Amino acid sequence: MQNQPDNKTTQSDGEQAILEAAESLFAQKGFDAVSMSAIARLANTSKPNIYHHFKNKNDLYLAVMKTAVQRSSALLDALEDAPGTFSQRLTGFSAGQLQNILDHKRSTQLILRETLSEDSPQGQEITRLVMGEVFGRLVEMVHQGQRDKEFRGDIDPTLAAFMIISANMFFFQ
Amino acid sequence: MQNQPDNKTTQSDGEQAILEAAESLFAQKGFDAVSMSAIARLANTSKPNIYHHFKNKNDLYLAVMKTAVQRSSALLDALEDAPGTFSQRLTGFSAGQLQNILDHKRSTQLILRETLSEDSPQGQEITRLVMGEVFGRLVEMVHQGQRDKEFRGDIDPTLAAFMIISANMFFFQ
DNA sequence: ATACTTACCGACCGTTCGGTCAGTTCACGA
DNA sequence: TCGTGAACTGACCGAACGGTCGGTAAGTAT
Repeated sequence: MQNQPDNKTTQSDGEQAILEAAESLFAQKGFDAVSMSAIARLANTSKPNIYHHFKNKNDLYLAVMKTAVQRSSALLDALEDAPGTFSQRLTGFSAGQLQNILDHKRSTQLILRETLSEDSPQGQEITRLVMGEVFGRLVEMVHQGQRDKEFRGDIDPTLAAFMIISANMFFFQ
Repeated sequence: MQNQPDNKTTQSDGEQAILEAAESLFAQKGFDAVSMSAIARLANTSKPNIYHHFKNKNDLYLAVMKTAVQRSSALLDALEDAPGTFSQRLTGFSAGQLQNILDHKRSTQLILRETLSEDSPQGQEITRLVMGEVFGRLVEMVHQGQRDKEFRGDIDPTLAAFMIISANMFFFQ
């Protein structure tokens, strides 16, 4: 077992296949609805081999989330660097980025799904860990916006962040 | 067994407790992550008693979804009856409705979660069945909007409907 | 009293789950 | 040529799952 070498520069074909199969299934059905056997089947390998590359189901899920988040972190950069008021930045965060989101529908699905889970056996933990850099920044910005009173009411920041991502997928015209 | 009397006018205390427990858990964790034992525990009853009131887990989930959809179907009515262009109606579908959504956060969570599941053992089936009247109308409207060329591009209608609900939760200010 | 119904439960079933073990294959450096 | 470690596997395990069984307690109408 040479699990998570901290920098996953080397990635065997088998490991990549496992990650892709897992991402597809997790995005479609969610964490609990996907069995390790199903992932193994789709990745054309065996269940124990998954445990050779990842130490458990949570670890695999975390790895999948990591790539998904990395893939769409550029979207957040654009949000942060744009000029204008908070609302303007949020509203303007759309046109060019929409295609990006649509191109990586599976990743977005994964992230939205995770955002909905305010509980789950490992949910909070994973959300904090893997989304810390990217998603955390969004939540922080929403909080900031609330403090600036550009927002009114006491809307749940997590829910708000979730809505922002969604809203951006909508306002592209 | 006097299951689903087609009109559930009579609803015992126990059955109501089961429904509430199930709604809460399903909204938080999703279908597959919630066990019948957990629902029974939260509802202060036994697992076999759940099966006395509902014929299986899917049936219970469907019942929960039904109430959730009914509860927020008024939102869709407002969308449909409002004046103005399609885009205007969508954008205007917000202020007064937002509070409603926030008041029934669990229901909304359930619906969004279901929208994300394009697959699932029973997903499509349930989505079509229980959301037929309400969600279907939204999808229909989006399709209509696309045909009217108020929208451009070939965005997935289901995804679009999902985004519309979310976007409306955001644009309330 | 009796008979029937509804609400409810402890104990259990078959199946599937996440995870482990003992081992095989294979590439490659010494 | 041999050794070593990574990639991989079939067979298996305890636990938990959805669901069922036989039965009890209470109301109610006859």
